[in-house]
Amino acid sequence: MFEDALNDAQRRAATHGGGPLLIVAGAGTGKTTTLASRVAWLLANGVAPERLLLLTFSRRAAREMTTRAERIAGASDADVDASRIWSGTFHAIGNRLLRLHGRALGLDPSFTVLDQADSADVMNLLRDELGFSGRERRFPRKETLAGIYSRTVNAGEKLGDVLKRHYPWCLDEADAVRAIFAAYTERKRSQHALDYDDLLLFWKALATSDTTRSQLAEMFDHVLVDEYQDTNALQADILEGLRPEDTPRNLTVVGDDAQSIYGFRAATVRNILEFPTRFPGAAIVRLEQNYRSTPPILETSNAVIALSPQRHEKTLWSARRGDLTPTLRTCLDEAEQCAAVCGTVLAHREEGVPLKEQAVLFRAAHHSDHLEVELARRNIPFVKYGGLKFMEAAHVKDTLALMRVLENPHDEVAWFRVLQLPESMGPATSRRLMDAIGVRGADGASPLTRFLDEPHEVPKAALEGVQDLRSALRGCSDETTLAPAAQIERLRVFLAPVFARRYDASAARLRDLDQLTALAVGYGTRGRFLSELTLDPPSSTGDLAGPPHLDEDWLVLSTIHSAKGLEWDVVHVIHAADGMIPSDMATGDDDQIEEERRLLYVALTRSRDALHVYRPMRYYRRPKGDPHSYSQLSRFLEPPDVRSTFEETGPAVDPADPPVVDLTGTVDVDSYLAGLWSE
DNA sequence: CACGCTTATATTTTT
DNA sequence: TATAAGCGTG
Repeated sequence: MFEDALNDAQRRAATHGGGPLLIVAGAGTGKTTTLASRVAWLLANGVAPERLLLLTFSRRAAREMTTRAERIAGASDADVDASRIWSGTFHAIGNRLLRLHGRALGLDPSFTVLDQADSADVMNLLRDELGFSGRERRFPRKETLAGIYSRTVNAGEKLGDVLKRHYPWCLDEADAVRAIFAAYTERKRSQHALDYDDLLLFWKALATSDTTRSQLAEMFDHVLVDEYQDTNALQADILEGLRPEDTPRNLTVVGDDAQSIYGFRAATVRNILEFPTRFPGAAIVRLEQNYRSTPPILETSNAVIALSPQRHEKTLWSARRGDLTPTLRTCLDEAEQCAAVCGTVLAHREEGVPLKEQAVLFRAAHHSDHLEVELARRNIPFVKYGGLKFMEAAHVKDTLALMRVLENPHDEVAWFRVLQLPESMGPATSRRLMDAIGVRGADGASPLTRFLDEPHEVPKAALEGVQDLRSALRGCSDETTLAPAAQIERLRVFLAPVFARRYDASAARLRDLDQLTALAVGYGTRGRFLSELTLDPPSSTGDLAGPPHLDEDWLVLSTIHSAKGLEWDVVHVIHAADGMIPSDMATGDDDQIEEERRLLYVALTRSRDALHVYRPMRYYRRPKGDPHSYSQLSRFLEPPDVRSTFEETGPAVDPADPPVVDLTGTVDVDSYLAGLWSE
């Protein structure tokens, strides 16, 4: 039986009968195994897969969990189909449920899902309309507006407080921001669009409204939630609403308060702390044996988290063998850090650790910029997770906007973009045309039909281009059964000349359409493709490269956030300097700083056998004007109790040496960079 | 009114 | 490095 492979605590968790269950699982304590075993155990005990709801933090985690559950269950029972489990992120599941049952709340089932960039675009439209653009004072950029909005809604805080705490430089515009937000909500509704937060808000409405709640509660026998420390109050409400009060709440949550790193998204550890009160009768299981890391690595990680003033009532211990002391390497500057990482990576590979079992972790996506250049120069293959800009590229947005207009003819942002594709069509003409076809009108005729079938005034110069746009859209709207990938192929004919006219490197951009087509393969409907793409965009350069060859090996680069839940034999943490970890942007108050500490803890605990931490002493191009500045070691590593767990190495060169060598080094990097842009 | 050119200016993490 | 705002031209 598969239970035999588990330790006592894990087995208790996996075979817990009914009722609420809280699993407090420290880093590396076999959380995934336990949860997957629980799923397998439930299936083996007769729970139908389609009556299981498994909420994970990312699509990747969902996939891994179901695969493992299937493998575990398959070993004891040949006849399970884990793919029928409802699994995915809160947002993805919300999306699915709302397409099925949203009508009860007055939602059009073909609603558009707005990602953060889309909602920024809506803000932008409103800012223009309400006349806040181009005044003497500088107005917050659209991304900032979207950021403020998301933070306010997620945290359920007053706008004024959010501004004061996180956006003090926008305080002067508080009234304008308020006006834009009010209009934003209204506009989303008339556009049949939901943003990320709406997916949760409407799901909660579905789970709590009198007319729909019982129907929803009927759907699932067991609900399991991974990474519970990173859920917010809204998500906790949803879980509570998912089960009627009078039946046992078969709810399992797994989390670790020491790894909570999504406070900026209003995640709250209170969800874990208050779980037993909110769900009375909850059983609690603690997993404290670490199977991942060697004792020295655990010693360092424990030392870092031990200094957190918040209580984390667990002491992880490891029975693993291995005695490599973590290294802390002080580098002269970033260039030397790059060299050191490359050297250490290759040294480990020489010893038999493939690149794929190694990862470089950092606080912010751009922290790996220099390293990426150096890796490319040395022909070391790598894949980067987090901070991918594929979906942000103008030409990708153009293509998706075309599909969005077809899918939801009330999508104002998409129309605004689409109508400006033909030559001589600018913002003013587009807006007039949108009014003419009634994009914002709630009445019968579809704006798409009106655009395709009715003649409309456009400037002479634009006539031909608009006609081309019409036929392109018609080509995809006539045949309702045309697969999304095939639709992109057709739109490509229209887009090729558009790209050639508007963008440079249009050949490369057209090639991106192939990537997009590849992503679309396998999706039956356009609507499904569009919403899944916004909810689960390609998160790594590898996602786009297609199926890699089996013999290929690559190093993983990842933000610490994206590394959550993953593990590698060798982990390299770079930029361990104050101002990087903790980020300069997150030192406002103690809560933020503590979250940064946990972030470092998460990074350190990703490692199985070897851990290397790097810190450049000197940063060039730091604040404006100053040629360079000196860094301090991260305040989380500075205390003697932490520092003593490392083996320290100094810079290879005496820092007192004149930096002539380094200056030529940066010149080389920059010219190399320049060579990358010019085709 | 569209478009191409110039210049100022950015604060991090993700669904 | 990308993008937004400003300005001149057609």
